[in-house]
Amino acid sequence: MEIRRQDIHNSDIPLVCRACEARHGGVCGVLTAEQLTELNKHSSRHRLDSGAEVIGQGETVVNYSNIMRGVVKLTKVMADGRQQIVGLQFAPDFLGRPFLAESAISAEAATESEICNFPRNVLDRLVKRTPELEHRLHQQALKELDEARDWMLTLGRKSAQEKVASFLYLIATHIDPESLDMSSFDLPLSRADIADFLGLTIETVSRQFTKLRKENVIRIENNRHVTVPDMDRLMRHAGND
Amino acid sequence: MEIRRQDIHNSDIPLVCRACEARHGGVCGVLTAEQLTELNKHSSRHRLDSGAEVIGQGETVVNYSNIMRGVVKLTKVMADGRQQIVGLQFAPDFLGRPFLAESAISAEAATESEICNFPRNVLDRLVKRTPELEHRLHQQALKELDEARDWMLTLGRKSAQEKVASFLYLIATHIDPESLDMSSFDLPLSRADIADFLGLTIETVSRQFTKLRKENVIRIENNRHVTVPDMDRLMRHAGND
DNA sequence: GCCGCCATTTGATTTTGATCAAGTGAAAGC
DNA sequence: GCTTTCACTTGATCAAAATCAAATGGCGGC
Repeated sequence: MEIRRQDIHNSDIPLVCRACEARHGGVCGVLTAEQLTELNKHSSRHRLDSGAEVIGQGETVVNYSNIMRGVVKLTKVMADGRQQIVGLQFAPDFLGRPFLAESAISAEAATESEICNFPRNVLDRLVKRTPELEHRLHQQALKELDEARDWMLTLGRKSAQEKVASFLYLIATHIDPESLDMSSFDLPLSRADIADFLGLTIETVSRQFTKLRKENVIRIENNRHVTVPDMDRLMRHAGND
Repeated sequence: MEIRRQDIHNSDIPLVCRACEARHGGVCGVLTAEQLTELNKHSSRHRLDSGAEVIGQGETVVNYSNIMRGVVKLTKVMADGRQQIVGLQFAPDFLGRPFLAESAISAEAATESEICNFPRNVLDRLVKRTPELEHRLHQQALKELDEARDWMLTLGRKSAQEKVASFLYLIATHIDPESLDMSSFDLPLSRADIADFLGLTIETVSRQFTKLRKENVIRIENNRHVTVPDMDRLMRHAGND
């Protein structure tokens, strides 16, 4: 294993970056101390209330972001208001669509969140000069593509029960990558958001929750806190044998 | 506009590459004559019958490919056989998932096709040395991600009729990027494949075709040839206002 | 030309999830 | 403390698409 560059000159790294949870997992991890300092000059942290919009569908992209805390949902809306969540981003994911001036989706905090913004043109310039950074962004794009295709199978071919179980499994495995115990977690989405993620209605989502609860696949407290006694059993209900 | 490198030393480019339709649109377009020559040493062209498998879900990736002619479908299968097409690739798309040893999807020729294979390790090495090549692959990954997310909206929120109309619109706009007349084309997929793409059954797909035909949105000859008298009208039926 | 095969269409019925409509329950405001 | 609100649940009915089943129609082989 090679030693990461920023660990060699740790003291040269901006203080806010040194304390940043996204530094290693996020895109910043591949930057040198100098580059981080440069990027940091133009970046700013923001706290987002649940529901706050980061960018809207069709808007001009002026910022990219790193998610430092919380969950951000990516959504597409049809002209008549029908809505579909097309991705969920967890800290320390990168947020943004490089190389396109206009956003084809909207991004909105699903939970109370914190993000670090940097101007599009600064990062674009940095990407051109730093193949390692483009590589990191490429990796993230491919990860998102894999996830999108997994979800297409769920949307196209699974039953309502399997969809809800798949969602619970997804959250269990993504909400806290540090934690070894995935069996207990808070849902980052409301029933309405879950419905928009699964291509179902609120009522159907609710009914399937109740059904999974009655079958002892999950326990639910306060509508948001879920406990999974047997993860393999949940996976089987999700259709992932 | 800068002149492309390979056009300066056109005569140095391998003959097969010079005649290759994928050279400009595909990933090879960013390579120098020397790099093309190197890559060409290890690459091989193949003709694929409709239905021929390029790679199977779970298999080890040994080759990447360029699609030179035809349409390739990317599919995911569940343990019980339910199937979802998660992407359609048209010439001159790149085919492969960089940086992962095992394929999460299977790729199969939807029509009679022709592809150009190159060994994974040769291209991987070339990518490391050629930021411009990684940029090109990154662009393609982002394009596929945009398409996947568009399709998630279709799968999750559209009616059967809208799904079928969306499919026809997709094909009309992708099947022959050269042609200005998109109003007449052959479907590259069977009804079964269309069903797997749309998350529907064969019967429902067939009924929606009949319905669109009766409403004069499309004309159909020989099951496979489609004519669209009014593309905007088709778009409206697809829910894209 | 006729047969058999396969893809596609069409029809009848069932199932799943959507829609419409009340109810519940917890937290915020008066 | 009571009401209001909002998210969620539950129930009754409806509609869309799945399923089951049969018919059609083109095409290659004989």
